[in-house]
Amino acid sequence: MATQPFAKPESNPNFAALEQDILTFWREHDTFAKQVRDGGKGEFVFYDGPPFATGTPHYGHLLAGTLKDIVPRYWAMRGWRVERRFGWDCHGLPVEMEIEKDLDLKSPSEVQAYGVGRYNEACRSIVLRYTGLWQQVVERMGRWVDFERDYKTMDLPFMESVWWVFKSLWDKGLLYRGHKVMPYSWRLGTPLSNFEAGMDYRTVQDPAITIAFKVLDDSANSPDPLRILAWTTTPWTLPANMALCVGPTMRYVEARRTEDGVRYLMAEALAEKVLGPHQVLRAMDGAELVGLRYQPLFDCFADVAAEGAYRVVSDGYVTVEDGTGIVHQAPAYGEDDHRVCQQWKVPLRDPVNAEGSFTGDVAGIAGGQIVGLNVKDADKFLIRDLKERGHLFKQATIDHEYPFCWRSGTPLIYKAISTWFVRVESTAPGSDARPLRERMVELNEQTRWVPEYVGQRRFGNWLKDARDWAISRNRYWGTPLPIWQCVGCGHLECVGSVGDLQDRAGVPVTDLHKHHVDSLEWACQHCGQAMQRTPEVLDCWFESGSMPYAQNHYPFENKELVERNLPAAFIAEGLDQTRGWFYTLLVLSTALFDKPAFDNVIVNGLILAEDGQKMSKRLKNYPDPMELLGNYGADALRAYLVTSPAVRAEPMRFAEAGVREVVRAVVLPLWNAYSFFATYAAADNWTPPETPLPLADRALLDRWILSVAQSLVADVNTEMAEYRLYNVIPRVLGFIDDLTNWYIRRSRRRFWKSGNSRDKQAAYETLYEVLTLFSRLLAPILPFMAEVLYQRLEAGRPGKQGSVHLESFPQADQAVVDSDLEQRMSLVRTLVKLGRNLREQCKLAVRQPLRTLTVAMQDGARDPHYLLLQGQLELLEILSDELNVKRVDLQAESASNLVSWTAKLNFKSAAKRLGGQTKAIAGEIAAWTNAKVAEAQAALEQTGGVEVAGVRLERDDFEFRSAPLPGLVAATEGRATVALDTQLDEALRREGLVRELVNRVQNARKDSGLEVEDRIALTLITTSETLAAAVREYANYIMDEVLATELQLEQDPVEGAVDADVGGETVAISLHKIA
RNA sequence: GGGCCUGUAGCUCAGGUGGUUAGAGCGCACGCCUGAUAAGCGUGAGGUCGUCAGUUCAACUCUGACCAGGCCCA
Repeated sequence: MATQPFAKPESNPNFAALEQDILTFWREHDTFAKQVRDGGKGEFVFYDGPPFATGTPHYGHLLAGTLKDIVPRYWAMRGWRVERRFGWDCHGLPVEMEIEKDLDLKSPSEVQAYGVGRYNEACRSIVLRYTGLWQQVVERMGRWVDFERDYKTMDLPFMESVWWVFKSLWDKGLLYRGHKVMPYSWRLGTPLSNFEAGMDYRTVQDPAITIAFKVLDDSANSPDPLRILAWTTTPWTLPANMALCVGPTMRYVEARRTEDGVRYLMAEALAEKVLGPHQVLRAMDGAELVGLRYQPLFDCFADVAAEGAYRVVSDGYVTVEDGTGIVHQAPAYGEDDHRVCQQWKVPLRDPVNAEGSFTGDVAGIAGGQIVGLNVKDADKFLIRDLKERGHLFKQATIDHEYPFCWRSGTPLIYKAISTWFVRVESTAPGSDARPLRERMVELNEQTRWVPEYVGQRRFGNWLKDARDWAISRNRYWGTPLPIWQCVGCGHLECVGSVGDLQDRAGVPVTDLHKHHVDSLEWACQHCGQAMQRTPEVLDCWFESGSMPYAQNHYPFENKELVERNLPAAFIAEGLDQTRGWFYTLLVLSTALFDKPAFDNVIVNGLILAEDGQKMSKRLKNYPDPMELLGNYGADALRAYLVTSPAVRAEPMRFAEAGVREVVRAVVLPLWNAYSFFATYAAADNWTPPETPLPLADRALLDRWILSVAQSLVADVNTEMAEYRLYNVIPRVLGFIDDLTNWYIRRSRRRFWKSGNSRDKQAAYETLYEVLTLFSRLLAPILPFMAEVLYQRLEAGRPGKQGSVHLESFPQADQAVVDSDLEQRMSLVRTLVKLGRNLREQCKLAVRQPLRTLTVAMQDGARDPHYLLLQGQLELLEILSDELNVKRVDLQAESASNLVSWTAKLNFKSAAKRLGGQTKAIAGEIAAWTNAKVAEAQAALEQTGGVEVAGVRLERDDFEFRSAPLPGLVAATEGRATVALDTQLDEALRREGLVRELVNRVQNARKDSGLEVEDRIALTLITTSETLAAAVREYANYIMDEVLATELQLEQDPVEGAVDADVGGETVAISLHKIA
């Protein structure tokens, strides 16, 4: 086993196909299950937020799915047990809307006629329509998640737990029934969601009338009562008027209007516009008007005056944008009205029935004409009536945007609907507990949000003024509210489990959906009449918020497990869940257990199409996910997504080119690195030894890449543990560059060498160790590539697991980290870059050897960089080899005569002291000549200070910069200057020619299809005496380089020889393989 | 209307506590190299740091207003 050689890698890898093989491998070996089973350190709890399965997955899901995969994979490799169960959100409006389209049902009455049972079963049948497709895409992404032990919000155990959650809130007094003003379609006879209400806005003309309310006070019976002016575009809401609202800090006036001599009360800012010429009698703040009573416009609800109606209240929402600055309040028909009236304890009356027509309550108005009339049709009768009775101050019309029912095309109205709430902002009457939201704010502080601002600002602000949570919906396909009410005395009972319901109803219960439980009744314990179920179902957000308990059928099963695992260690969802799942999880966990629901959360932003628009199936402005996966592979897509701004909750534009770029920058170089290793390892029959060479026996380059690798391990662990996944790929990119463009490139010759030297062994071992380490490091993010590497490099060898995902995540070995070496190497690479630039500038090919490279380091021998290279022979050797120079001359810059100096004021250190003089002094210093700079440096050296414009400056107040003197082939970067000696002699020229020649022979080898390790017989044919002399001089070198066992030099043409140009001389190359 | 986020090169984005030469990748142009070959490397051009005002010796950075885009809520 240990000696099993490496296979030669294929030359044309198809990454998507490799990934498919890995998927098969994982499936056959049950690798995911093994990873979960192996977690011995304890539970790392992950909750999966359930998606609606109506529709196919898009890139937003894939991004969240990638995050939900990477983090659990990481902690699993760190030894934790990470269960990952997929969840499906089955109930709710999207499903109902789809089924209503299928069945052509347009209203609740049509649903009733069709039959709630058939309707709900139809919903049940389509919920799982797309789950197969979802599973396919999720698995293709490489996401490990359990679809077999998934949870569905429509399953009986799940729904029973939801009932338990509901009952627990009930028992804690956190539930109450109230009203919520909602968009309402009278045509459909149903409230709509805000989402639906936004679907059809039209510009329409509506009446806009100003009404005068007579104030009830001492002068009420006088012939000249004060009149309060209010403005409305919905006259039909006036019979339900219960109050008038002013802005507490706004200015109001009582004014006598010139035109009719009547006294009016209204906002000061609008008086001119509304009243025309007038005389102000007095002015006051809105707050002073609060409590002022007025005579109702109609007497249909005269009784409510005793309950607090018909008076002035105040609220900050009032503006002077239009109207009179005094707002008519109909709490049954306006959300603000409802809120304000509730606050001021003003009662609510609603004389409009489910069809949108007036009830008998208004029989006394306009001679009974409007009873049974649609509210919009009643407007004109009401206006006429008000006019006749002297209440109409002004009649006009307004063109504005108004919502319409997207299904029936009739105008929507806003109407108070009976609704169940969870108390969030306050506590139950008589309770001494603290309001839920105060506690939620505290608990949220225990959560790590990535990015941080989402939790602190966005979510934190939302929590601070969270409102009571409306949890009932007047729909059919959902978990029914477990509340039964007596038709006689109104007594309410809350049911908390299936058994509970069976006991009361006396029949077996196997399904909790509406059509199964609505018919169940029992006798009221107080009056004996029938207890009937309240018709609403629960908001599906209530169900997803219950998921931590319901997915395990808590508390009916798994009681201990669920309680032990609260809160979750990690969740990840989109920014749009701030008010969604993040919130509902926290509300319920706070209410039930006084704990946060999750410790760490990554929030991702919205994914847009490349054109910045929303992704749209209709516009086809984005590539199909499955097709993209087939072209580039899941690893590339994962890495692209996880590096994008979307991982910091910012919007991201999805570009296919970005995925391609990841293939180019990450996947291919990694493959090439592996391929390089495996090619030579296969040729050499190299296998990893049982005992690795000690570090001290490895080359400097080996120790360097191993150090860099360990530094990377430390970095990656830090970032992963802090949930900053977006920082990982950029570091990996840096490492790939180090590995391929420096370590491997510099090491190539070590692998070519024939024989089995210790150095070659060190190279093999080092590259092997780096690749295997790297595959573990990448495993959570690029699970496929990591597995490919592992299977080819490690699987089946002693002490190895069956999969990279069953190995431990690497922890940095600080003993291998040599940061001095890393710094030195980085400096050498900078110098190499400078040297190359110089060669390019003077058109000297790298193959042409040069005599000397001079390296000058700033500040001479005191410079830490200078010290870094001093005496580092192996590093200087690399430098001379890279730049093809015979000698590297390391100097202190001050002694080098290569550069001139300029000085600059160090603003950071000096400016605070200098204040206003800063600019003048900086200008003077900048103008210093080279000589003057040297003088100042000398002074600093000797006395520690120098005088400039009468101010003493110290060493830290200066920055000295050097630049190469003109006329030299030299360049400077940072604190280093390099200069090339470009003088050539014949010997150097000959050597350059030989280098060119070797290159041509190598090309010829490759062109004739030889393998890397093939030996050749080489014949060179040239008439050039210069070239012939060079070949004779360097014969051994040439043979060594091109693996030639024979070398002949001819003058006469040979058949099959290939012509080549070498430094202007012509040569023909003939070679053949030696068997 | 409110809360939050974003605005820096043609594109996608970096730029602790303010410090005087604003960076990277891609794209583009030019060049190099090629036994890592669906490659690789280098150089160059390209920026009124959204606008305006303020604080300061000094603002991409801090403050305010405004403009534009986004998410959520109303």
